[in-house]
Amino acid sequence: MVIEIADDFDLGRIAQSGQCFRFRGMNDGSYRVIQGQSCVYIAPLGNNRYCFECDEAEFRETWHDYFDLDESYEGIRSRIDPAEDPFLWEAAEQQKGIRILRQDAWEMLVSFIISQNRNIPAIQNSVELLSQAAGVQRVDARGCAYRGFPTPGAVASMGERELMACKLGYRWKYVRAAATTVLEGSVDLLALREAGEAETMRQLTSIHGVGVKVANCVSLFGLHHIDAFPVDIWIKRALEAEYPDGFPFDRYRPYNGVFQQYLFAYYREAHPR
DNA sequence: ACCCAGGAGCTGC
DNA sequence: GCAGCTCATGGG
Repeated sequence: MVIEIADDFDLGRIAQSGQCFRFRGMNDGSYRVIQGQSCVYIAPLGNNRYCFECDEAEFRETWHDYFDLDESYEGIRSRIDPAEDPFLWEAAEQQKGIRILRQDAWEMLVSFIISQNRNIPAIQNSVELLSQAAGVQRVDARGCAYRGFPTPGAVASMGERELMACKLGYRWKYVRAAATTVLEGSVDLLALREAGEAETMRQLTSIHGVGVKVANCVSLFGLHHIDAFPVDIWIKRALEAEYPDGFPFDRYRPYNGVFQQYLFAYYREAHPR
């Protein structure tokens, strides 16, 4: 079905933003997006129009929410004063089109445990290998097979050898610990959507292999706590270089997470490695 | 052969 | 409490 999206929406920028690991650009200019057990192809048509290859019910129930289409990112960007914060203004101006996706919390927990001390292509590879190894096979709208993201039960039942085959390295223990913790119910990810930030951090960091940074990523991308501000190596560098007196978190509450994404993408693009 | 990556746990002080 | 070390492995 064809949808018009008047607000910021750039599939290429979202795909490279480092918040999702199962976007794939197709030869025909469309994107295949897999999230949880769902898959959709999206083709930009120009003039803010997009073809979502699914019916209206699936768009309404899954993808509208996933892309956070009720939020105005243009409105959020307008909170930046170019005179007061020229660096953030430039970052947002160049990276506009990024949105904070409403992704599955369990998938984010595993994806960001896998992310530690690795670059984005390597993370994408491991997430795909894990899905191929333990996800349920399904068929997409184009008749192609894909794998949904594996459930906590499926991951918990994987052995060391199977997990290592997904190129998780030493993180394989962390991934299994997370699966066990969620399966036992010691941490209720759904309940955390309504929890405060302190309680969310306390519970997430209680999982073996989850520190402050990964917990913030789960909070931002999996629980849609959009004030969460993950500090990885790139954000650390950007803040040290551009905000010697500290980033003005109070000024940007409750949208710090959105601005973090602009900074991350902008700084990484400006300092390629 | 390097050096780095959307880090975290462990150890020793 | 905090600096320093270690952990696997792909990408550049």
